[in-house]
Amino acid sequence: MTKEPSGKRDRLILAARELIHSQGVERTTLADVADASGVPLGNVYYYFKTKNELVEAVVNSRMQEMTDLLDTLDFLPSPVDRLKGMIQAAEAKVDEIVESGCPMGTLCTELEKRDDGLAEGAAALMRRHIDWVASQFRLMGHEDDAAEFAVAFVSGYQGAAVLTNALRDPQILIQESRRIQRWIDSLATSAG
Amino acid sequence: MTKEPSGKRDRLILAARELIHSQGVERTTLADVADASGVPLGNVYYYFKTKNELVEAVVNSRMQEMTDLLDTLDFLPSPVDRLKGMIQAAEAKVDEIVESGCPMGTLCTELEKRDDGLAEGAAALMRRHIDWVASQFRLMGHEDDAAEFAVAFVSGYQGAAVLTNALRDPQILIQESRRIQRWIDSLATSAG
DNA sequence: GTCTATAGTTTGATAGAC
DNA sequence: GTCTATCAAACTATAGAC
Repeated sequence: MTKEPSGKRDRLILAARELIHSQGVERTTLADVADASGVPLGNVYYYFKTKNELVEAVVNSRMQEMTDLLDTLDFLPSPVDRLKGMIQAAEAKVDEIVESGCPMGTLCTELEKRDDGLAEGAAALMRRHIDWVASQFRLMGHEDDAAEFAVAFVSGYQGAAVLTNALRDPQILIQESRRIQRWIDSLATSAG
Repeated sequence: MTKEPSGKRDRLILAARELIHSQGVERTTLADVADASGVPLGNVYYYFKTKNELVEAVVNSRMQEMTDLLDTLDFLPSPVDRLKGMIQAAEAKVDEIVESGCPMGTLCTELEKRDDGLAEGAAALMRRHIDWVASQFRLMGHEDDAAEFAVAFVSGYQGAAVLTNALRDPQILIQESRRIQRWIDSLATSAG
């Protein structure tokens, strides 16, 4: 039993993920995380030396989540299916987005307003997303426009998430999701 | 001299606007605002009973800024010019957006993660923006699609702002700005 | 490894002199 | 109306028993 027999570290990260998404990094206290995960406050510091280290672990956890999603989508037969699957995955989480926005987008936005280096990890998350989308457009034959299309795709989703959250209206995400899917379809027929 | 002979209230709001945009509401302390505006900390409470009241004043100030922008754009000759002018106004503030994102968007995102009623004022700001854009699309003859187009327009800008800030890349905003302007042009030729 | 108690800061807010 | 001094609460982080 020299290393993590009880999974407390994972529980702390899981609780921090959710609390940070719903309340933001700044308003989430270590006492909140300790309570939510059933770990005494003092014990948190055995797993994470500082609050920032816990936040960093949450960013890494979001990166893992992204990796898992991309791995799943990669099983779909065509790039069109995969891009649509990406949007549909977001659409499946409307309620969460209405309540607290995109976990990745709001995390980036919040961390960018801080001095410490935490924003870079969050930016890497966004870059990873965009790069994967670009690779799908390349597979569709849009070699030259792949990078630009990828930014438009992710940007479209992020903007929809901001508005969906700000106006607390799930229809916004659904509407934009369909708009983006129609666009993907139109790019499929007019391949490069 | 019974009411505001020195403009301190305005200076406090102005300093708070900038600090909240660059650092976020949570990390901006009243001491920060007091310092930046040259007002002693204790005196801040003469003008604003609580920190939230100051934040509310900042939201109102952003609403006024939006009103001023819309009033200016309303002088342009056509709805196409006005919509393009709106995007170009954003493009003119790229540096600010690279550094800290859209003042309105990030404010909405941050306030939505709080319990107090401050998010509603920020949402009203976003709604005002969308409504004005929708009215322009209506003037272009797109009666039926105005609401949907307006959401796509504002969503496109907000998403671009999120990515521009997260990746610290001004080209993203510029590229998306042009994409949106081309779209406006295409809607002008195919009017309803 | 786990947990309680508490130290040390920061910060929102107030008291009260001028 | 203005400003200094300070309180009280919240929170990160540590000390040290078990």
